[in-house]
Amino acid sequence: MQNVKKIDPRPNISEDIANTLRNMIFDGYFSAGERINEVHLSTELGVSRTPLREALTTLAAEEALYHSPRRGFFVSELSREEFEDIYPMRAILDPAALRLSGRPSRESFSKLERINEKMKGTRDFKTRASLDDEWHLELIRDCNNRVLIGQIKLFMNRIRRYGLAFHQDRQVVEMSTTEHQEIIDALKKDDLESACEWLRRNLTSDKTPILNWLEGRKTK
Amino acid sequence: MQNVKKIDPRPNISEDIANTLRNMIFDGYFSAGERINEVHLSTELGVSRTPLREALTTLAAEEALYHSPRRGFFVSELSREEFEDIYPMRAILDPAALRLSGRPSRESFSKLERINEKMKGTRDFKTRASLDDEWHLELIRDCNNRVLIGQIKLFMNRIRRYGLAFHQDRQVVEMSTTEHQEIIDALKKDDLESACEWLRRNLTSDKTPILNWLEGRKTK
DNA sequence: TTATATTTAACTGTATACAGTATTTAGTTA
DNA sequence: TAACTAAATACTGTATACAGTTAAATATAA
Repeated sequence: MQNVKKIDPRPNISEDIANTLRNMIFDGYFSAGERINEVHLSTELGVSRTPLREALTTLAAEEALYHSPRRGFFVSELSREEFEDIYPMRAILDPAALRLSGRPSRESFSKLERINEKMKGTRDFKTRASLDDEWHLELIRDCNNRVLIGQIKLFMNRIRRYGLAFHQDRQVVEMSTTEHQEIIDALKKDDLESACEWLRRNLTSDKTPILNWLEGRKTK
Repeated sequence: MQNVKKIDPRPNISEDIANTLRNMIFDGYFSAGERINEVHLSTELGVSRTPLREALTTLAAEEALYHSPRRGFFVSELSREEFEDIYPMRAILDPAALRLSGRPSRESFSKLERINEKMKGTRDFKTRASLDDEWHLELIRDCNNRVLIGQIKLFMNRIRRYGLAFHQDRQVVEMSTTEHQEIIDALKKDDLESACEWLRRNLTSDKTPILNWLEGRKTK
């Protein structure tokens, strides 16, 4: 038998703080473009600058922050340019994952319908958005490519910031629960390709309103 | 006019070191699974541990390294599992980028053929591999989605480690210059879809030999 | 000798100090 | 007042110190 080292799951401060910061950013705790003061933030979080900086470095690698030498870390701006780049990514990645997953299991089907029902009855944007994420991850549960799933999760986060900022200004728009149902129906008929097509459509439907909002937001 | 801050392009040690390390890893300077000794490496590179650790954190976010709390940083192993996950990514991403690019310009066409010719005459694996990367980036030059291009570059690097390790053991295998030509020909006929199909095929053709090699390498 | 316990050394994780660089504030001139 | 300059302050980048943990070496028992 191979001598597999037991790995210690205890995280360390750097990684803890990275998770904390990630949530703070995606939940809109910082405003876009904001400069991060390392001294203030470190005392606020009760840690020294070293692990904080390592966390900031991690977040910069994920492009949630950017780094300007000798000026520090900044929260990434929400821009039309970035949005137009990251938004189509899921329409590329998710259908590929669905193709690898194939038809969901019986349990997955009922779970998908349960989540979709819950979405219909939810008005709060944040919970609605996480239900949407949950639904999409359930849809591709059988995809065994962990890297692909990881990428999808990454772009879920990056795109959420836009949805959040948008829905703070505007009213909640009807999120595509009917499209979800179309995907489920197609899969039940074993029609993977039209399921992929509906999925692609579902992942592009939000684009226009947010794009318009980004355009009309030159007031800043 | 908006007050656009001139950005200072001078990098800092952390970022310098990150680039250095990235090249060291992708070029096979470290062996897979190797543990990184921060003290030794920092003196070797002539910097203190702090910027080195920030660089290591960056590389860990890119999954070139992994981090085990209180044990340190390790060079990621080459595993069949990871290979099977990352290898298909380019077959997903590249055709999507080609669809966004559309038909290449006249200059691109000649550049593509020039690079491909050069590839045919090159026996050294490393230069051949970078010519291949160059060719593929030229193919999708008109894709205006920078994020998508960035992802492709990321996976180029991650996959290269496998190709390199493989070609150190085995003989150089004929790289798919004929497939490249098929792609060019299809595009000249304005047949984007079959170009995408050839591209997908090109990006899956190397898989089997490397996979076999990974399988048969249980000697370790 | 092999296996287990104990001590020692090495290494990582975090805090802190310090130097050099931006940024802000106050002061000066038109 | 507005524009410009100079001094003061704040902040980042890097080095270093130290504590706690892991890994290695040595000693002890089977």
